[in-house]
Amino acid sequence: MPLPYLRIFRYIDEIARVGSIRKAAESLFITPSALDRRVQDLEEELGAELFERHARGMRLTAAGEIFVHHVRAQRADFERVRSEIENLKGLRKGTVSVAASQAMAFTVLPEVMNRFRQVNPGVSFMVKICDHASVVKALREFETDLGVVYNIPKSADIAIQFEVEQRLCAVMAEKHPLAHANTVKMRDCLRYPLALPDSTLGGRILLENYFAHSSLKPKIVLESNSFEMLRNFVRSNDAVTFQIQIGAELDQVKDGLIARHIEDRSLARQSLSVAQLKGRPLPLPALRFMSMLRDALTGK
Amino acid sequence: MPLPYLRIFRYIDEIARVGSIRKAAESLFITPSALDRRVQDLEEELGAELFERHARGMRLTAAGEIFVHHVRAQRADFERVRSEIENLKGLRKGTVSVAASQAMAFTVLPEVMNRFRQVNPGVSFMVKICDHASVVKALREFETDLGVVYNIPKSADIAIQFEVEQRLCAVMAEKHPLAHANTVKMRDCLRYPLALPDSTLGGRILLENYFAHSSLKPKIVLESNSFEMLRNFVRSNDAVTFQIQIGAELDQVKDGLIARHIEDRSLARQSLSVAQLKGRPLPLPALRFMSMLRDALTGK
DNA sequence: CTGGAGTGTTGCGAAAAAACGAACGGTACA
DNA sequence: TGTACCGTTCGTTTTTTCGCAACACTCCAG
Repeated sequence: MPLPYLRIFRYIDEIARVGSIRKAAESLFITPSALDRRVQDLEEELGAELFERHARGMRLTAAGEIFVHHVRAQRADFERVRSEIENLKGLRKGTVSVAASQAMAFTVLPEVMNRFRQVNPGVSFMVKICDHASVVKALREFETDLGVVYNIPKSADIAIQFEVEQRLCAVMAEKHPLAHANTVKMRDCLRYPLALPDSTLGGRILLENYFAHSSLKPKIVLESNSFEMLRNFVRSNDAVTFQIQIGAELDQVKDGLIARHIEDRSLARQSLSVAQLKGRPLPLPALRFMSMLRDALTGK
Repeated sequence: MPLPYLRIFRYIDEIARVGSIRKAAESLFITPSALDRRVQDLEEELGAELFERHARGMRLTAAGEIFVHHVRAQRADFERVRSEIENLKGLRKGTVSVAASQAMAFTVLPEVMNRFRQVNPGVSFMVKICDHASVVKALREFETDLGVVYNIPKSADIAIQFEVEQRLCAVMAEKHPLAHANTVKMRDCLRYPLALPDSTLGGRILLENYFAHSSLKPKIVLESNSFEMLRNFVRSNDAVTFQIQIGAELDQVKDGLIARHIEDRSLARQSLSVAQLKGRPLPLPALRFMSMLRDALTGK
C-alpha cells in the first residue's frame, strides 16, 4: 500500500533480515521470481553482488553489508522526514519505537507513554522488550529510535543521551522478617533463599560482582528471566529477590510485596541509559518523548 | 539510463533547482505532464504540498524544503555507498566534487589533483570555482563534497576540517620599482595605482580592513573579479595588485610578474579553510583527496 | 544412492506504473 | 489586451514490474 518509491529498498532490507528470497517474498506479498529480478537488476546497476547465493538462502556480501546499512539509514530517515512534515501541519503524528530492558515494562515506560499520548494523541508506540545486546543490535539496524537499557555496552556508534544512576532493591513478601527491619543490608538478605534475575536482566551483574568479592555463599533457589516470575515466587515464601529501584515503590506494600533499599556502600551502582544510534537524526516524536522521559527519570 | 530507483528523488531535486516543472522536464528528458503526475502522487502520499504553484513556476513550501533537503542528502549518500563498494572491488572509482575560491584554480588544486590521479586513476573531479557564499550554498545543497575557500563564513552546519593561514602578497611587473626593493610595505604600494580584486574574491576583505584603518587614500584604477585580468593588467604598467600567497611563487619572476611579501604586521591574516557539510559522511575518494590536500597545504 | 524438500533462477504472458501528446485554464507582463 | 509562460487534465501508448509454471541446484534423511 505505501509509497512505491522505496520499494527496492524495502525488498533488500527484508531479504537481508530473513536471509531468503522466498521467505522475504512471502512477507512482502510478492512472488519470489519478481523479487529475484529486482535484486539482480540492482546488483547489475551497482556492479557488485550484494548476496552470496547459498543453498540454504542468501547471505550478505561485504558490499551488501554496506548497502543494507545505507538502505536502513535511508528508510529510517524517511520516517523522520514524514514526522517532521506532519509536525509542520500541526498534527504531531508518527511512531516512536523503543527497545528497552524488561524492568522498564512495568511502571516507568507505560506511565510516561500515557502522559505523552495525552499531549500528542497522534503518536503511536512500538516497544520491544529485550536484553542489552539486542537493544544495541536494534539501534544499529535502525529498527528502533531509542534504547532504554541498564549497563549499556559502551560502543563507538552508540550515543548515550543521558544516564540515571539506579540502586538495587530487595523485594520480599510483606510479612517477611526483613520487610520492616530498620535497615536492610546485603548480608541480611543472604540468610534467606534468593530468587535471582538471570544474566539477561539488569541487576544481575551487580549481584555477580558482590558475590565475587564476598565470602558468603548465597542460597539460590530460583533464577529467571522474568521479573514477574520472581515477584510472584517470593510473594508466598521467605525468599528474597532483587530488582532495580525503578518500577518499585520503596517501603510500600503493593500486591503483597515490599521493596527495601539495600544499604551497603560496597554494592556498586549501575546506571540506566537512554541511547540512540550516533549520528542519526531522530524523528521529532522520538525527540519529544526522550525529553519527557528525561524529566520523568531525573525527577522532573 | 541510470537506476530507476531514485527517479522521483531526482525529479524533485531538479524541480526545486530550476523552479519550474517544464524546465525540469526538459533537462530530465520527459514530458511536463508525466513529471507533474509524479509530483502530485508524492504530495498525496506525504499528505502535504511540496511546492507553491506560482504563475511563474514552483516555489518550495516549508514541507518541500524539508523533503528536498532529505532527498539531496539521500542522493549524495548513495554516491558515497557506490564509491565504497567500488573501493571494495579495489577499483577506487568515483567522483570528487570541489567548490573552491578562484585563487585555488591556478596552482594548488590542479597540482594536487594530478598527483591524486596518479595514485587513483579511476577517480574523476568536478571543480566549481565560485565565491564564498556560493561555496557554502553548494555544500548545503549537497552539490559538492568539499569547499576550499578564504574567510569562510562561520556557520553551524559547516564543519571546517582544517585551516591554513595565508598572507597577502603584492604582485607587480618584474621591472616595477618595488620588484626588488628590500622590503615591501603596504604604504609603499599605495604610492602606485592599485588593481584590486573585487569583493567576490579572497583578499579583498583584508584590504578593505586596512584601508578603513589607514589615513592613506588608495588610487584604485581597476577592480575585477578575475585574478588573471588583474595579473595581465599590471604586467605592463606600474600598478600593483594583490593576491593570496598560495598560487604565487614568492620573489621569483614568472610571466613577467613578481610576487612580494607585504611586511606590515597590522595587516590581518586570513585563513584558507577546507570544509564540508557537518554530519555528512563523505565518499571515500573525497576523504582521500582531502587528506592529500591537507599534506600539500600544511607543507607535507 | 536416491527421493524429497529446500533454495535461487529463467521465460513468457498479464497487470500495473510511468510517460507521451495535445488541449485546457490560469496568471503575469508588455 | 493580447501573448507568453506556467501547471494541469485526459486518453493513449510505452515501459516496468509482477505472477505463474518450470527448471537447476544443494542439502539431508531414509
